[in-house]
Amino acid sequence: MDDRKLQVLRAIVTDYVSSQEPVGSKALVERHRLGVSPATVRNDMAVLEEEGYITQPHTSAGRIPTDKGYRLFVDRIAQVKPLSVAERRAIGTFLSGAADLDDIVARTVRLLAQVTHQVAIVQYPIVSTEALRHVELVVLHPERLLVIAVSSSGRVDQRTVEVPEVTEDDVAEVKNRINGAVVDQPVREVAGLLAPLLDELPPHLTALGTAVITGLLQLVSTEPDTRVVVGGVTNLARFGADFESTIAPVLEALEEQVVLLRLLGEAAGGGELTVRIGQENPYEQLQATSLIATPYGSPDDAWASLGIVGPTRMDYPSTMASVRAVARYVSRFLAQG
Amino acid sequence: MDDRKLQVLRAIVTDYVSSQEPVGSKALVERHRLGVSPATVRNDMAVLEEEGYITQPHTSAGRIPTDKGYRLFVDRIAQVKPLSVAERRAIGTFLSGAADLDDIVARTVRLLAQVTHQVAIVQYPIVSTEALRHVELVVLHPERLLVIAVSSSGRVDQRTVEVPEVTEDDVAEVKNRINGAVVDQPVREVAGLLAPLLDELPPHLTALGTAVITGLLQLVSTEPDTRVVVGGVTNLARFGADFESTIAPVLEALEEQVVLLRLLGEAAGGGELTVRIGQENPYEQLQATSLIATPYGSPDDAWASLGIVGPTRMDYPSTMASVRAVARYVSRFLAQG
DNA sequence: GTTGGCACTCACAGCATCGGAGTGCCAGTG
DNA sequence: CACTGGCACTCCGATGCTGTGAGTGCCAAC
Repeated sequence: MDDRKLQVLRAIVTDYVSSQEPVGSKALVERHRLGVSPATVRNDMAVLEEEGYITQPHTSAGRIPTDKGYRLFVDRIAQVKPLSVAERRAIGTFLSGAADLDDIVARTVRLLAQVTHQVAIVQYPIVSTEALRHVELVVLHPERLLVIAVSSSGRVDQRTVEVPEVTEDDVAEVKNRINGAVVDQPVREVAGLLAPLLDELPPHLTALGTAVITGLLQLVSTEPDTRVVVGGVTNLARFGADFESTIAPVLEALEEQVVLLRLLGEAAGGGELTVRIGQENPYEQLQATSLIATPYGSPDDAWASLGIVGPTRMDYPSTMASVRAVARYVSRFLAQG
Repeated sequence: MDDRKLQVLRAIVTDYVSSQEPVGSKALVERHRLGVSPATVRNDMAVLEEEGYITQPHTSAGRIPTDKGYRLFVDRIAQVKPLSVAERRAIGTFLSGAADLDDIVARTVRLLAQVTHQVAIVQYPIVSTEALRHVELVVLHPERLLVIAVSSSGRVDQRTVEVPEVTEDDVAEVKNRINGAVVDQPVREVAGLLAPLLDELPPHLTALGTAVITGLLQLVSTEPDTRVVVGGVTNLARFGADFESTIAPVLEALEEQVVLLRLLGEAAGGGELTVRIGQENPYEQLQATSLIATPYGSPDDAWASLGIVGPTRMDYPSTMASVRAVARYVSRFLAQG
């Protein structure tokens, strides 16, 4: 690929992103000091179009980048744009003072949306090295028990289970047996440790024990945190296009936790900042959008993914820089606390 | 107010709501068997317009209702439209199988959005008769403690506190003292019960006890549940109008938990189903929308508000019926336990 | 390979036209 | 006195036409 053609493509992308209008050869030469005449640029454009990187909305209009064009732009051309001082400061102060995990996640979403001016998506961190710190049983009604699992990261999960009528003593004993077996054991091994426990229970406790342990298993075996938080939906306004066909499906997708999770998971699975442009996206509803996602945290501690969704025509260099910066900052913050 | 004029207003509202287009005298007579001629209707319309109930977008166009017109319609004319069988069935089965409170709320939002085809807002129930069932302390790090409060409704609140380095025994003792004092006491009285406890602590426990009790107090004194859940944002598509000026501000408002809470609170404060039409709404961003809100649950148990936000031009009778039906159903479900 | 020139295309804005839905008013009627 | 039919009037919105200009593709020349 000719070096100048890359320059041309880059110029087209940046101009189109900032103006939202097809860009022609003349305007391009004027704004970018390419050192060649419009006619030459036209020839390059013809080639770029033939190869599928750009297209014209209609004959005798300027060119706009295709998804493939953006892809090449992102892969080969975009130099990282450093963040502005204001952005750095915003990121640097946004999390200080965050109390618990909920708070951190909530703040991160706001921060990300604010810095990128896009829709922000943040997944709750998964703590892989988590150990079970304590199991508590609380009697709510005579026949209903609350099972609470506290993990070393401070996370608390709860769940009610129906049980046969029981005495406080029975409950206390079951609780002690369970705690004795699993306290300070890694969460992922808890299942294996609980199974043998069932067999050791004295007869009068089997019913209760089975119910509690089943509940506890569900508590620890459900994928740790399959929650995502979305923010900055207002930024969809930047789409500009008509609501019905463009924005409605996106809103729909944003309400589907499952979709978002898979999206983040697939995109950030590689362990690196990833960009999914337009039709590269596996979900129909999001094929007019691009996704920038990245993992954050550290794999041997707390980690998950975060990212943004925006129109294909977005400022990739600076948005990518912002997403990366936020991810790094949150990672550092998590490591400290 | 003339009886026939009310009929005319009612006809205008219903026709406009279903067609989204200004309605003229002729079409009105044809569709509604008023038993009078278009000319007569025109006279009535002129009066209605003078009194501010309807208006014309431009000379020589049909009439559309004003906010004041909708108000009168809602207050005096709308007969409750019974729900369809399908709707009844949807409502009747939607909650069965809900596990915990989170689940109930999440399902209710979806149900409400689906039945009304509007944006649904549900506030978490506030349990006023709640008693503190159990307090648990879990050591996370040597200098960090997790305080967990379990209430009789099954709600679990947690919070970390920083403490001087402590022994397991100290923690256990503090825990026992606290539990001894507050277990099964109404949440609202816990603050009073904890204060004297502080003075009775032996010297070596004061530092720890103070930290824990302070944390616990914050846990139980923060307004019980100031959370709201929003769903069905896709239904904003029904607005039809241009995005920038109409929908963007609404989306913004929907992201502000505080705004939503006040909105629901103010509207449903009267204890009845309440309708806020267009400019009756205290929030600028929502003045192109109407709000239908109602309390649910029962005041001496768990209660809160829920409602929907939609375009001013909505089908008030059936939407009101749906909101009321969902509220009643959720109330019943909560009462059962 | 690059350039200037030139004919060609086509969206878009502006303008005029026209039909029709809807109104307000008025005189007539039971 | 309330209602009605008739009529002139208004004005939005659809339709069609035109001119303009940005932009292209191609070609011959450097």
